[in-house]
Amino acid sequence: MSDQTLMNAFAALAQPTRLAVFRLLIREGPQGLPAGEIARRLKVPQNTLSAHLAVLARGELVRSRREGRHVIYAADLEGVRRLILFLTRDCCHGKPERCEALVNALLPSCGGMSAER
Amino acid sequence: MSDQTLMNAFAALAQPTRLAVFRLLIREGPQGLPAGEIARRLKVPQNTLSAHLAVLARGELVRSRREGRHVIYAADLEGVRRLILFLTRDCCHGKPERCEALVNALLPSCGGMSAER
DNA sequence: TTATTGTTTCAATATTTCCAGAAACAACGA
DNA sequence: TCGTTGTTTCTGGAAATATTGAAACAATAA
Repeated sequence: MSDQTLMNAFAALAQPTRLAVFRLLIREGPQGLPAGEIARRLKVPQNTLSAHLAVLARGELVRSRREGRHVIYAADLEGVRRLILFLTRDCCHGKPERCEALVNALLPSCGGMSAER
Repeated sequence: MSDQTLMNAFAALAQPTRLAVFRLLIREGPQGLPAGEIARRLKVPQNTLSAHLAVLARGELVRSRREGRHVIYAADLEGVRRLILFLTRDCCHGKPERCEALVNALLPSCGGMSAER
C-alpha cells in the first residue's frame, strides 16, 4: 500500500459522517448497503454522502458494486487489515517485546480467539 | 477514547510530515527525540514541526516531556493501541470468524510471537 | 543581569475540505 | 418512448488546515 493510500485512509476516518459510515458498513458485513439506505440511516443528503463514500473508497476502506439501480457499498476488510498492519508493524519494528502488550490487548477483543492459538 | 480523540488521531496521520514524524518516533522508542532533532532529521522548519507535533499530541499519538531546554517527544503506544483496538473491535464485532484473517495476518508481523500463544 | 539555545505562539496567506442545491447520469418499468 | 427511482457530478461559498516569518517564552550559562 502506498503512503498516499494510507494517508487517504486516515483522512477518510477523520470526519464524523465518514466514521459513522465506516462503522455502519463494518457491522453490515460483506453484503453491504445501498448508498441511499446509508444516507437514510445516517440522515445525510445523498449527494453529500456520495462524496463521503468516494473519500472512503479512495482510502480503500469501502468497495462498491452495482446491483440494478442500486450501488452497494461494503467495507473493504483488506483495507482495514492493511491499516492495522501498518500500525502494528511500525510499532514492534525490530523489538517484539514492545509489541507484546499490543497483541495481548488485541486478541481478547476478538471473541476469545486467543485461546485457540 | 472519545470519537473526537479518535478522529484527531486519524487526522494527525493523514499528512505526510506527521506520518513521517510518527514513524520516526515509533522507531525511536520510549526515550523519544527533542523537537529540534526531529525537525533537523526531517528537514522541516521548527515552527512548522511544532504545529505538527501539537496535532499529533491532540490525537494522543505522542507525548512530550521537558528535559532542561529540550522538549522531548515520544510515541504514545497506548494511543496507538487504542487505534488498533478500534479498528479491530469494530471489525469482528459479534462475528469472530470475520476477524480471524485479520489476526492471522497480524501475529506473524510481530516477531514470531504467534508461536508462543 | 545579559547572552545563547531550544521551542512555541502569533499573524497572515495559500490551500484544501465540507456542504448541499441543481443538473446529469444510470437502470428499470410501463 | 417516457417517467420514476437511485446515484453521482458540478458548482460555489463557508470553514478548516498548512506553512512560515517574526515575536515571545523557557532554561541555562557567563
